[in-house]
Amino acid sequence: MASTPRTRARAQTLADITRIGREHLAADGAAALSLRAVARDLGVVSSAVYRYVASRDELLTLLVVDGYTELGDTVDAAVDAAEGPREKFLALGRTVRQWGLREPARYALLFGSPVPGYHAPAEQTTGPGTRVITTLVGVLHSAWNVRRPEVAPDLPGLASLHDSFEEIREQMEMDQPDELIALGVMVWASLFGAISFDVFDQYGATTFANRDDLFEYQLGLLTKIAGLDWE
Amino acid sequence: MASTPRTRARAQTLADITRIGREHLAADGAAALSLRAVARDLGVVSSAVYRYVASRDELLTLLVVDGYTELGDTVDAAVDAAEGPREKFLALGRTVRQWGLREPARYALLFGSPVPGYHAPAEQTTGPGTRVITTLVGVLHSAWNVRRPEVAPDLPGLASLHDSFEEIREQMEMDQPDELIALGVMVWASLFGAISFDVFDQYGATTFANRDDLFEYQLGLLTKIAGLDWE
DNA sequence: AGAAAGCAAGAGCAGTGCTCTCGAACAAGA
DNA sequence: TCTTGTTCGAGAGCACTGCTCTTGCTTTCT
Repeated sequence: MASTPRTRARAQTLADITRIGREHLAADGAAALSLRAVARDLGVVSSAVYRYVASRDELLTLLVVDGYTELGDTVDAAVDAAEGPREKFLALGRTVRQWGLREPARYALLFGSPVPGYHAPAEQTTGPGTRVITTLVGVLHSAWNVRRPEVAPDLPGLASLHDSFEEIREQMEMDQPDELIALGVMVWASLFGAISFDVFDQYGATTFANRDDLFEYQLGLLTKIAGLDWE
Repeated sequence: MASTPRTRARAQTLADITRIGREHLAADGAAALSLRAVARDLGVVSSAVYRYVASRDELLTLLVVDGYTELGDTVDAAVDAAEGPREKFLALGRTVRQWGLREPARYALLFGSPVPGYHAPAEQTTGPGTRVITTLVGVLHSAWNVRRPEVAPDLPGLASLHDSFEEIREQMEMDQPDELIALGVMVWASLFGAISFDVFDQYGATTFANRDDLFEYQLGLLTKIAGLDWE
């Protein structure tokens, strides 16, 4: 039923809109994304775009999912290609950072401050949005199966989060223990903190001559924290 | 020369504009900040505001400096009130997080994705913008004077950053060793990563029932990393 | 062939940043 | 005191935004 000429043309136009939107996003950032400009590039009047996309927010959602998916694919490919938990973790970190530096506007859309007035619909974005953390926890888990590090198990706050971890396990069909999920979330947050500071130029422009080295140092420290520094 | 009625009135109007801007920022976010709306609240036509503020970007810069200053003051007060390096560190982390949760839009302006088309002038913002990391490194340093933790000194990337650290020491008139500054930067990035995920709702809305506990766990882990867990 | 649906175009509304000109108010000098 | 120079608010205007509605053409289905 889906393949009449009409619906094929429609899908094609939608893909064009997403592509042009991605280009404008990369060039000018999320808040400057304009449906009228997209329409101009598409060679069509602005109101025509509303036949395909209900609103500017819907286009943003399209681009959010598009970004999460591409990042997830890129990270998974790099992690799969690496050997051993430690190398897989390093590959994950470096890949996320490189993607962010290559696509700062899309990175900002996914991990930066929310676009004002726009709230990503959870049912469409949480799936693609949790791919990296899922992969990360998977890497940590595989390392624990080889050798379990001594991460302080009695840190404050952990016990009362047990119910939340239980729910995460159900929802993601994982079986990792509380400490590992908590550690994964912490490493995840730290990693993205370091990458965001880098991508968003939060360090002064000239503060660090070589940010690659700074990131490698940070990755090294995170490797220790994650208990992956024994290979 | 500065205190004629004319200049006093001018300074008062500028303060009003900043105050109203802060209110709009808190209500609608940075990208939605409108000079026309500020003018309306001020009871004046839009063009009149341009007598005081050259552009929307200049107003943003005013608000950036305003935010950094308030955050810096709040953090310093909390750190001063705490006893001992470990407590001072915990106070710093908790205060930043609480400020961010209380003022999400201002937090986003300072630490989120950059506003498109707007570049903060470094000469006005780096001073107030480095107060928290400076305080943080100071806390770590005072701890080292009591008991120096064994942080891996031979992590990759550290050596080649020596020149950058040298420059930071000169610029900030500090005398901390390389490892300490590097550790401070990493802890800083991790802390803000965790807080940003929280403030920006990057964890799903329902994923963690008690985010206070999650943050306390993260703070506990950071305390370990920073070598402050011996008191 | 005729009805129904899909689609692009254009006008229009309300909002934005920003520029320009104009007239009123005010300050200090002759 | 009168004049000159500056400051300021108001208003019109330009080019842009998101979004809606109507109009008329074209394609598809019956």
